[in-house]
Amino acid sequence: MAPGTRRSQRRTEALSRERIVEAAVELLDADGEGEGGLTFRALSERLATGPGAIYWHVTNKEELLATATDALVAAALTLEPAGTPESPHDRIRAVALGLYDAIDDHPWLGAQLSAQISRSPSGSVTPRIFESLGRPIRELGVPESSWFAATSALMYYVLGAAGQNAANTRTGGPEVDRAEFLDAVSSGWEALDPDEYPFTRAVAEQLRDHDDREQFLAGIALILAGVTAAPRGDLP
Amino acid sequence: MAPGTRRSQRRTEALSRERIVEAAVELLDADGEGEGGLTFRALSERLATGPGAIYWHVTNKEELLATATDALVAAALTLEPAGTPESPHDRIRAVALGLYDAIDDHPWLGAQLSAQISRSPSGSVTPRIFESLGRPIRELGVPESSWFAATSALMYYVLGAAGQNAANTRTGGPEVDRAEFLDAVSSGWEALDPDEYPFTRAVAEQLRDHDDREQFLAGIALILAGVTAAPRGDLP
DNA sequence: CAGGTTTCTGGTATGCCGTTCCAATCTTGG
DNA sequence: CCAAGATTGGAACGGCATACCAGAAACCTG
Repeated sequence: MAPGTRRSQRRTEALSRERIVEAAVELLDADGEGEGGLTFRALSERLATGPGAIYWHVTNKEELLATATDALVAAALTLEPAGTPESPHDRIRAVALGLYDAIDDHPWLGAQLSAQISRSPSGSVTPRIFESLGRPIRELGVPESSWFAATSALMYYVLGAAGQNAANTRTGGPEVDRAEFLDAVSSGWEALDPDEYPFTRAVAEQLRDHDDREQFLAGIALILAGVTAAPRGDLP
Repeated sequence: MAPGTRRSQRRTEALSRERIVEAAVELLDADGEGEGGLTFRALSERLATGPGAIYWHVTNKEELLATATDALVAAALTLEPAGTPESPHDRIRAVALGLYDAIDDHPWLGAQLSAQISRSPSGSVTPRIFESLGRPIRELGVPESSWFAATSALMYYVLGAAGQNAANTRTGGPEVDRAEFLDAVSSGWEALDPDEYPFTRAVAEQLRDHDDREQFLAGIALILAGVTAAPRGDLP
């Protein structure tokens, strides 16, 4: 034991905020039941410690979830280094897909994001997303008076769609269950009352065959078309 | 006691699924903390019974929430009797606003709706919303191949935006707190780093002055513009 | 209208949760 | 080397959803 070697950690590795958040994300990813999958007991066990030690680093569960959410969103959004020569459309698509994939990898993120954006819109998550979507919107030539409305609409769509599709994916295994799942839902729609649900029955087949990611991008394109097509303030 | 008089109720009023759901909605509305506001203990007390009696009528908390959600959504959507001579645009606006107001009155509805749509898309809630939004989309002359994509995009936006705005409203009292809340968030945005958040800072003022409902409808208009402007499948 | 069966009730018990508290242990600076 | 502070982890506490069950009420059937 050379001097200065062992001062680094008390156990296998010192407890830290980062390690706790990391373990929390793993737990949340593992169980698939969302926020309920994270318990301080399981966290204690995984980190080989007691709940008290965790509470020394983290105020409470809400803060832990907020920190985990922020970390993942930040990671998802900083994949575009802001100096790339992409078009505004491409930039928006990249940001949207970044969030989409993040929620897809961590299905609990969708609900957390929604909760957090409404609970504390001054926190770090909301401005981060808003800025990433809004900057290209501005470059698109949208008049300043519509900046807020256009960016908000985009953000709402991204969160809604990503959360929904990701939640679908989580149902089971990798690819196969997904087809079965869509098939089941589609069949359910086809079994609806023809008088009350003619439209839903009509699109049941499209539901069965659609590709989530493609559909997600189609929605983005739809909104962008609206944004650039109607630059005046109000509606016909 | 005339014969046949008392067979109707065992106590002041018989327990029933409807009465339980009604009380659950009241509890959820009252506490303002979402799903956590509903506990079987509080429900027992309010209904002057024990938890066991409630469990005889209702499988578990999840089912209770699902039933309450479905009831409110059904009520919100059946306000348009389907025989009115409105234009498709008006119909879509009416449906969207119906959901918006329902979520506004019952802020916990937003999260429940999202959760339920992804958990069981074959349930009654999803088809109801989908049908209400999709029928006017079809009448708009959208090509059949785009029905599913257009309706999905619309639904995602409505849910995202309504949930977010409603959650903002719930913060406090009727109207005054709302202005204070927006003011605080806006100030928070203005205090961001000018280098990292130029766009967000630029729209802080718009955030302060915007009207939720108007903004919500502007987003709908945006999407409808996109839907009718670009009836081909892909993007420029 | 008597007795058995089904429907419905409400209290009690269980096991997990977030959180608090605190004694014990490390680390550090003088 | 030793006090002071930082950090740990285990043992509570109160509250939650839910399971269980003894029995009351309603309803058949003769």
